[in-house]
Amino acid sequence: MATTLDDVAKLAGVSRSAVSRTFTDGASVSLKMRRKVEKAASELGYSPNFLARSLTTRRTKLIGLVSDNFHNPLFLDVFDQFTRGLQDRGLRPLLVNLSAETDAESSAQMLRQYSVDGVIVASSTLPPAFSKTFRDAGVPVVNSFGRYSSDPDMHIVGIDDIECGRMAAHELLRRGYTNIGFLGGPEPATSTQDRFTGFQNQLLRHPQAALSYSFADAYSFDAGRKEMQRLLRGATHSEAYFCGDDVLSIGALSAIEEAGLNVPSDIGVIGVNDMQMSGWQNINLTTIRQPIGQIISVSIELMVSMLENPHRSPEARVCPCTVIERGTLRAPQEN
Amino acid sequence: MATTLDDVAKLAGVSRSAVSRTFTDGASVSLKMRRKVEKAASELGYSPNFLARSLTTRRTKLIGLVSDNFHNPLFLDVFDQFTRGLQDRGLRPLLVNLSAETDAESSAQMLRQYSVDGVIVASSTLPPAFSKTFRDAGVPVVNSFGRYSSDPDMHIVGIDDIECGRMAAHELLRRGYTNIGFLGGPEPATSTQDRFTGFQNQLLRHPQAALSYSFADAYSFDAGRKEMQRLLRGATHSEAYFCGDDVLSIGALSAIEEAGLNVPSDIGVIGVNDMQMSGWQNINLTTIRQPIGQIISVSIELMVSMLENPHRSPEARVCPCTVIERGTLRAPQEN
DNA sequence: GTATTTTTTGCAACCGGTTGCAAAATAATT
DNA sequence: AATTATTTTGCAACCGGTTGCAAAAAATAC
Repeated sequence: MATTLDDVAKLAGVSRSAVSRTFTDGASVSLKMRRKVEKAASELGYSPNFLARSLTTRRTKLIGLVSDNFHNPLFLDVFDQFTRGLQDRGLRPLLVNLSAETDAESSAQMLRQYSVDGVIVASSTLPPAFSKTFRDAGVPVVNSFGRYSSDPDMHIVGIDDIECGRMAAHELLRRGYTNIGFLGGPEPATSTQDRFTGFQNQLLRHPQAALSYSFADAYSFDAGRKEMQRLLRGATHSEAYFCGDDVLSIGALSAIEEAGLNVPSDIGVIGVNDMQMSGWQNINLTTIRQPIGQIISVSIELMVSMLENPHRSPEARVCPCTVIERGTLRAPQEN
Repeated sequence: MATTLDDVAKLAGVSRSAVSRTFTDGASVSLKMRRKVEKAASELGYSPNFLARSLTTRRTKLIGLVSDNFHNPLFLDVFDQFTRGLQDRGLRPLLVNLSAETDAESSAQMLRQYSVDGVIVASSTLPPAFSKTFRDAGVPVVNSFGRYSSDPDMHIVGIDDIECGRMAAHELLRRGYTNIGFLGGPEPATSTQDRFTGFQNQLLRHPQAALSYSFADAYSFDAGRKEMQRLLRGATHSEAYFCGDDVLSIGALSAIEEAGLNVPSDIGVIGVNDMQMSGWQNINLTTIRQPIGQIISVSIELMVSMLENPHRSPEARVCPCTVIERGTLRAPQEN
């Protein structure tokens, strides 16, 4: 069906190598030859078959883009930016959805069968063992949104969750809250734990502050709402909550509103992520921005550099968070 | 690096064909042979290279998944379901983000260079010319979320936008609204036009109803908000609006709230799509559900059938919408 | 136990490209 | 103009598989 290199060679009356060379940058072809080949090629509408090419070059330009996070609105942005960034560099994302049912091991094997040049794991919840499968198979891997480590065994790009917890605590203290709650994401997630650690540490320096904590069982609206409803039913609730992420926060806000309480005068809320809709005026959530644009561009940069030098030693890059002040915390106390 | 068929053949002391056959279903191999090969293979951790295989089988199991809609929260679900559905059938989505900057023509060529078995175009806004490129190249294509046609020139799966407009009008009339507004999506989009047509037709049957209309310039929160703000600044606004989609509706709701008006007592709103967050209790949007689960499973089904029979003649499948009653329209008038 | 049919196996060509190497063609030097 | 250096070109082998065909082996029939 499709026209091949042979067809072009025949039509142009030159060797197969000649046409191959005109389509390979950096190959030695005279101008005259190139002209001849290009004419024949365009006449036949030829363009080289990447997969056949990959067989000898050992480069497919395919990058596995693996995630298990297809429910958090933040990730639509993540996919948008990853796909654009990869495309801009001539790389092609092979998307893998690692939902609960799909077996991680077999997905990993699949990616190897497709000879991907590298794998980007975009998830804060996937076990490190998954990423290691690739590293062990000699496939470059970078774990975006992963947990920082001072001695990483693969590339990791993300935020410092401990610092993030500290920032949240600092922000709440600065505004004079003393009775403070931590409404975390799923308890086993390392991000939850680290944020809690940082949050707690910071509060401990201010003995006047009282901390209570609990965890939602997913990063979802419903989980945040349910947990906040539970808290509000209790005898006393805190003055302000640091929530595991924005979507959790929005769920919590909905419960608070429904209970007839006002934000921020009755209860304050601060989230993490700063996804698009957190800035919508009817949500207007104060939050800690995770710089996803930066995380993604650094991830891609690392990936590209590994493609050139596969044995580059692993790095952990942390990207700085910033507080985005909107309307769900009261103004700092004058004192 | 990776072990090849030759390595296995050598270790097992058999021919290359033998090991190829044990990894091809339906090939003729004796049990004894299969055992021998499998032993050697697992010893070496061998699994066949899909891309090399595709060279002779002419099947890559790669499916181009093209979209230009990386900003509508609805599409996170769309990607989730497409990737899962394709994976379940052993197909691999090669994701293409057709943002404004990227050239459609070159993306199409790229997909052909990767020898995708088929292309799914998930967009209501991409020009038909794009999809036709593939059809003309003999690549199976299905256009999901595309415009219905009684004589389609490629597979199309979507909703009947005219009917959708009618449903919205019917729903508003049923609730006794007489002064009615259409706050459409981008005017040039066919979906906008069709919905408007249906909406208008239905209203024309009820002479007591007055229709005014305008268009937002994108399917986005900001566009919906801005347009509603403009409408509210005007001398008179309608009693109820049919908005282009849910995210537009939410923007409109935010403007209404901010103007100190109440929904649904002062103004009613009905959207289209029924994305996850439309059901969140703090949004609680009455809307017309687009059955994306069904659209996607039908799309995949059609794709799979085309892979078996590439010359299957094009079909347009329409999936039924349903009204989801929540809190942004007043109750039907008793009369 | 031999003849016949059926199944299993290996050979070799092929899928659509790339690339090292040597020969041919050009260009530069004297 | 002859010699040398450089660039361009084609040949042929290779990348990692599959598959038609004929020979070999096993199963079945007589």
